[in-house]
Amino acid sequence: MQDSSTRAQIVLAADQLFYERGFSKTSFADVASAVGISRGNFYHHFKSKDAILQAVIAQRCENTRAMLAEWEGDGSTPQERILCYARIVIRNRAKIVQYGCPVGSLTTELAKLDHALLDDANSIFTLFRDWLASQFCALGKRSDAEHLALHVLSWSQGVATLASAFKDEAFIDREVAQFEDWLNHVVSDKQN
Amino acid sequence: MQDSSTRAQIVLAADQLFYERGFSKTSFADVASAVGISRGNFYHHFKSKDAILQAVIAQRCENTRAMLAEWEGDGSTPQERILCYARIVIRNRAKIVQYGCPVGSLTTELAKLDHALLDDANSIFTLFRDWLASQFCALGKRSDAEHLALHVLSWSQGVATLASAFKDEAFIDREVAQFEDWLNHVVSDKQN
DNA sequence: TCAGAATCAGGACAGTTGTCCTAGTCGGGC
DNA sequence: GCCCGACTAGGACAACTGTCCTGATTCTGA
Repeated sequence: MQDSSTRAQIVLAADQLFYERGFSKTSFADVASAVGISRGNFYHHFKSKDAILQAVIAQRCENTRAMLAEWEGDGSTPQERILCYARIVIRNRAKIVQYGCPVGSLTTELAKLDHALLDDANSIFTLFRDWLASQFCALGKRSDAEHLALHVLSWSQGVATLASAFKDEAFIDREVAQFEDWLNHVVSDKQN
Repeated sequence: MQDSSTRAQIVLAADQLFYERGFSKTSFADVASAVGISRGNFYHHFKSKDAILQAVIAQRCENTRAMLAEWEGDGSTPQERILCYARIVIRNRAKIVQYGCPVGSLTTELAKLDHALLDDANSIFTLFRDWLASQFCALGKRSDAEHLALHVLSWSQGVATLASAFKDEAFIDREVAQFEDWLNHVVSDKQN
């Protein structure tokens, strides 16, 4: 990995700008000036704007995988591990209120334009979904583990969208507290 | 309302395109060719792109108000009226899977850019929120009617985001069914 | 009938976009 | 010392952006 300097810097800056301004509103000039290199020089590292997006998504996948692996050790029970997911919404409160969810807002933007990389962007969702489903499986909810996982994902997306629209951090806290109750209820539900 | 022909056509076409492609990805040329008039001719009707957005938002507010008024007569109980809200998600399934929620995706886009019209766009959310809150009030949930209303809004945004990302209409149906259960539970909960 | 307003087409404008090219610098292996 | 590849700056490019202007056409009311 000898491209640690410039290439990695480009991906890092693009990642941040794609999140804060959206993909289509971020120009090469923006990324270039953020990194401190000339605009035309990009094409030595990436052959197109889509190539940068692809690299950004790949890195986000990598980070997500690492985070999930870390959570695997953090909580002693599946329930606690699921709560790790709910709590990133709190940890990233400030940014979410400003820019929404990085995963959700990107997929929404790409979905609107039938972008070829929508599936790539979705793979981050899929990582979370599968991890959550495996936790629900471990809780004995084998038959609807995937439905529960999607429900949790959906919950977080709603919270991010509303919190960002109304600039309301307290709403996030309330919803996370409610989520913990819901999870307790699901866990103690002996049916299935 | 003498601008029924051209001006209304512009607003209608812009409304649709803003939804399907996003605000910043929709150009004057796109709207112009959709309406069938020349690009430069726009400035006789709207003095800027933001002015069109403002008109689009105003019309969406108007439509929302009319829809809420209609629902007021549709259901005989507050619970049934709240279900009207949940069911537009089903009715608009196909479009939601393609383009997400028209309200949520617009506010997300505007929030990312600190756009001056974010508050205007939010007012559509506010219309729904206040209407839902009044229904929860009528159900005797006076003290947390607004929290419940925001929760319902949040729920719908999550469903739209996930359904659009995964192109999954069945997910919408499942979530709406679960929503009905949740609402039943809330209504029969005698506390408060 | 005719003046004035409303509406329109077409193009000019300055700026920005993604893309591509050329020329130059630098460092490490021969 | 020399050369080749990695890297970079700077700018050219065509296309497109939102904005604005000039004329021409159409409609309206007196």
